Amino acid sequence: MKQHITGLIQAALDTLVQNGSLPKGISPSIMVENTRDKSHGDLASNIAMTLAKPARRNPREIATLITQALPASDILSKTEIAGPGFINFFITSASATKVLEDIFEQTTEFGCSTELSAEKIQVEFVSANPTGPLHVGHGRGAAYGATVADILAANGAQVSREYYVNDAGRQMDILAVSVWLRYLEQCGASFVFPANAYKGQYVYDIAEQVKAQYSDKFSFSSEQVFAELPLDEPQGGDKERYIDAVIARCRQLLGETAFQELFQVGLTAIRDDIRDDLSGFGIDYQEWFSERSLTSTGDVDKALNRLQENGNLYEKEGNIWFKSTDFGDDKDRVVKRANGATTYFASDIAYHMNKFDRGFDKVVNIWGADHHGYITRVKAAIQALGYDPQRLTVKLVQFAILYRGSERVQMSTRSGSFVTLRELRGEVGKDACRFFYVTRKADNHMDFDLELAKSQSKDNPVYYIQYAHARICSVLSKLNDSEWQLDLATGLRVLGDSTDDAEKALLNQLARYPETIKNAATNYEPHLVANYLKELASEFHTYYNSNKMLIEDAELRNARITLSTGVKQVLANGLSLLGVDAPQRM
RNA sequence: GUCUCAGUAGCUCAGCUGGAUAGAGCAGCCGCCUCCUAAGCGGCAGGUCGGAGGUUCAAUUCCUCUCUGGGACACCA
Repeated sequence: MKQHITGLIQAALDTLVQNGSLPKGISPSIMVENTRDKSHGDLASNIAMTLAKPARRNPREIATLITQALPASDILSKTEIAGPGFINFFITSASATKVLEDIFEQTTEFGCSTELSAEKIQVEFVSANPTGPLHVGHGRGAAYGATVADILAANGAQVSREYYVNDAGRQMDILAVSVWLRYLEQCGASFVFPANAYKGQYVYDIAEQVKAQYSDKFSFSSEQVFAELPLDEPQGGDKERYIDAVIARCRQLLGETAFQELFQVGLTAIRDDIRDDLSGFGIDYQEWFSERSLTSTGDVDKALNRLQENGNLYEKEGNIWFKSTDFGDDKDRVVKRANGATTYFASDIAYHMNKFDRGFDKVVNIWGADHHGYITRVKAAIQALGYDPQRLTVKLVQFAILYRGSERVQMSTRSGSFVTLRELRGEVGKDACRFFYVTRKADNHMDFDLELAKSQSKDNPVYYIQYAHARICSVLSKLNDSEWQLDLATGLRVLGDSTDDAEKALLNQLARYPETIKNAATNYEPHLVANYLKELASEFHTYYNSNKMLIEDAELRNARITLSTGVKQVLANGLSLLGVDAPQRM
């Protein structure tokens, strides 16, 4: 529709330039937008005002010239010049129903585009350390990332969803040791649990599993385990130093092979739990990428070598540094420490090299806002490796702060005092969670009020939208039980002659769905879809309340139900993109 | 210190990517179920879009400065 009118305006401009009414060489970008106020028609263009200056003429004069030069079109009922020089376009009712034909023809595909069909895009999200179950803070990144991925796919992109498993590093060692100590307790040992170890219930569960699977294989006496260790924090020592000493002791007693075995049990248990959890949240990945694999495949070395060859590395005080300041970073970054260990950042560099080498045109990272400072250095590394940093898009997600009523819920993974995503789903339900998380822009702060999300009231927008869908289903089911049948052709014809404001508003809103999906994709803003659905539901509820559907008058009946059927389809399509169910009844 | 997000109705937030008279929900008040789901609808009331400049025919929207508040980061994974 917009494109059609843009084309008409372009044709008019060409004519006017040819006959000398407008100067040559003007090449304005033609903007056609939806009007906010329907007395201004359906669509409007500001073209005359943008031309006023280069053409050195009064905008209303230009508007008049353009409307006169506009080629004939059977979708326009009239045009008007209004305000400072807007050209308002009024669409004929008959062509407004075209959107319904599209909906019925494309059904679940309606709103999808092929805009991005040439692109292979990877979306990496959540990627929480596998040291414990996901908590509500991860939920937002999960919902956001999944929805972004689905919206990109809806626009034709070939999307791969990926979870980067941080299975290397000290945090994982701490997990392994935490499991080991709980296991020792089950073997009968008694001791004070380290301040810095993981204390959650899940650690007991994994320990039990280890005990069942390996019996006494990893068992040692408390004396062997705790002999000559530094003091833990509660005893006046340092908790970091203490836990490191416990890790070292664990490795020493078990030997590296057994330690890895134990480590793997913990990692696998938690990774599988996370996978299962996300799947229950409606999110499935194509790839679970192991950080450790980067070392074993040699990608880390390969990446560092490449930087070395490109002259981006140097040595200082025994450490190897990446000269990221050459690419706009505040300071250079260590990639390899004096003891030979590569840093987390080195893995990140290798990981991104690996991503591009896998052939993705675009890579989208959904990160927690605390990773904010990494963007510059990662982009720097990408550029140094010889890739275009523009191909990486990083979207930051602010943490959601959880409230129970007015009380803030404190969370810490280490202390085990957190609300897990699984608990949240159990309490609030998948649909409300998924919707709630994406109603606000990702980089905005969000308070997640449990009570509100749980409440089955109109405070809760997800029910409002689902209810609109359920209402339509209910009408259709009643229709199905009646002697009447839906006649779409009649419905479309009658709607084409309609002058009803609510009907026109609904048709207009339906027509806006495809561009909403497109905007949501290009800006990575799923909240646009959520807002759109709220508006559509609102307009439908208004319509429903003032127009009875199942009536004797066949013309009106078919018109109303035809329109409602279209609304139902679009509600279902939109909700599906957000990972929310569209229930038949509520 | 650096970065980042926000400031719009009493509260929570939209504002369609610069347009015409700034919108919802909640809270308050008044109405609507002999009728397909009242988890709904209509109405009333409520505003110096934090402030000051700038760009523009046009600024809540873009730029600069400033005030207030939230958050993150500072050779660590």
